[in-house]
Amino acid sequence: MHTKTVRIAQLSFQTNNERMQTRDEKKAQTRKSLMDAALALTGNGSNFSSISLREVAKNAGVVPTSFYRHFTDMEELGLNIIDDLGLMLRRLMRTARQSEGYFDALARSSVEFYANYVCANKNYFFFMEQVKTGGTPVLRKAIRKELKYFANELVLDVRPLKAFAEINDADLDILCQLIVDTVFENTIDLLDQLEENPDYIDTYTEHTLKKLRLIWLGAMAWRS
Amino acid sequence: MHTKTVRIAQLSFQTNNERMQTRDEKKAQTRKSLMDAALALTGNGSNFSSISLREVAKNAGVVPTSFYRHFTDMEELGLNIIDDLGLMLRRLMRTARQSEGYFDALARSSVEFYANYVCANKNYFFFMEQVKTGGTPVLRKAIRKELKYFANELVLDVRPLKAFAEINDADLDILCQLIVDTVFENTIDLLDQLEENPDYIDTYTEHTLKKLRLIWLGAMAWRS
DNA sequence: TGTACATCAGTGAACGCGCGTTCACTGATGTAC
DNA sequence: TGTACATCAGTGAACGCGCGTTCACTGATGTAC
Repeated sequence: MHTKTVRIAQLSFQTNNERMQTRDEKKAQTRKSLMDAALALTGNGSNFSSISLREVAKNAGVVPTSFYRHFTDMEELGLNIIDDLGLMLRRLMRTARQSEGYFDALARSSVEFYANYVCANKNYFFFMEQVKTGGTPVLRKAIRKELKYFANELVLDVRPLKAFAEINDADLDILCQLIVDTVFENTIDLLDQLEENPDYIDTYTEHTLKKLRLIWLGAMAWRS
Repeated sequence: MHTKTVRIAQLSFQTNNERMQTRDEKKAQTRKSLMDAALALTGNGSNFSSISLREVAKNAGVVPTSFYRHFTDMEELGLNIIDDLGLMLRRLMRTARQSEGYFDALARSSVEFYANYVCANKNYFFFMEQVKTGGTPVLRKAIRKELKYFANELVLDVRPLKAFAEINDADLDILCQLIVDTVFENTIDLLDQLEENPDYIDTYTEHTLKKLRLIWLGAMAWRS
């Protein structure tokens, strides 16, 4: 009865952004709350593999049994976070691709963009770093599949460049894997250091750029 | 009474390798059992941060309360494992240093040696990979300190080489960090893949060598 | 060497707690007529 | 449009279990004389 009143009120004031939701929308929202709660706990220093279903439910503002309406267990929730992460990374890459310029300008703008993106989505990247080597085998494999996808896209971008004419396909794969690994490798440092020293983002950017430049120079000298 | 009999028996047959132990030796042995139990659980697919003190004690063949005679909690046990790991890595490096030859021969023998060492000490490296990004902040920091030490030693080895004459000290630090990261980065892949495909050690070695060669070529072209 | 006492690694019972999971339920939302 | 029924996201009580930690203890090892 009370809810019905609210509904009518909100329909008449459509500017109100807490507008009526369908059952499906509400469900999707709870699901998101659960995933966000898990990410928040992970980003707050807990380890994903030792977070309890009950903690997640509590932080999502929902009773523990509700969890099962959305996921069979924490691993499935983790896999869904990884799916989201994959989408984010693809969007990230698409944006970076629109940049233009030679190596230095291109690399700098990409790394800066990445570093800012990491800072804006800390929890996701804490989760990723943690699960990449510390999750269950299933989760580890899922994360690495995403990174592999990332590396493969990079291959496509980089294959046509004259600088890499002397590198065969297999070696180019390895090169791109090295580049992706190098960028992701120190992300956990960035996240850790940032807590106490906000300027670390610049150090991270400069160090990463030097590493990429080094790899780039190596690639130009490479003969498969 | 029974124990005393055993003692006399063992003193008379000194070839028996279960010879009498002092209280301190016994304590040290239990301590090692606890650390080994934690490592075994970690290497067996569990996450260090979700292993319970009781599990560790059980696997060490000791009552849970005994744990406290050796460590205040699991984090302290973890720090002690990291200390051991540090010793191992230093010993590993000392051996690798005795090798001779130019880049290709030197790098190959070092990487092969490392890969074999990893296979022979799987549990330690599973632990390291897991804790490096997934442990508590204290444990993460401890692991990274060890890797930093490793990189610093590498700087000392590499500084005198003519190939690096054009690289300043700060850049050489970054270079060595990149090398160390690259070698450790894919160790978790090696460990994971090895379970089902024992030949993966060769793939790992070849890929890592190509990456190092790439970095090497880059370093030779580098001008600080 | 033998005795009497101190030390302390390991024991086992007990505690309160949060865990994952089950179950029958409620009541708002959705659907058919 | 209004009514009657179906669906199903979220509830709340209950369960048995393993957890970390406390405590008083045991008895072999170590030490002083």
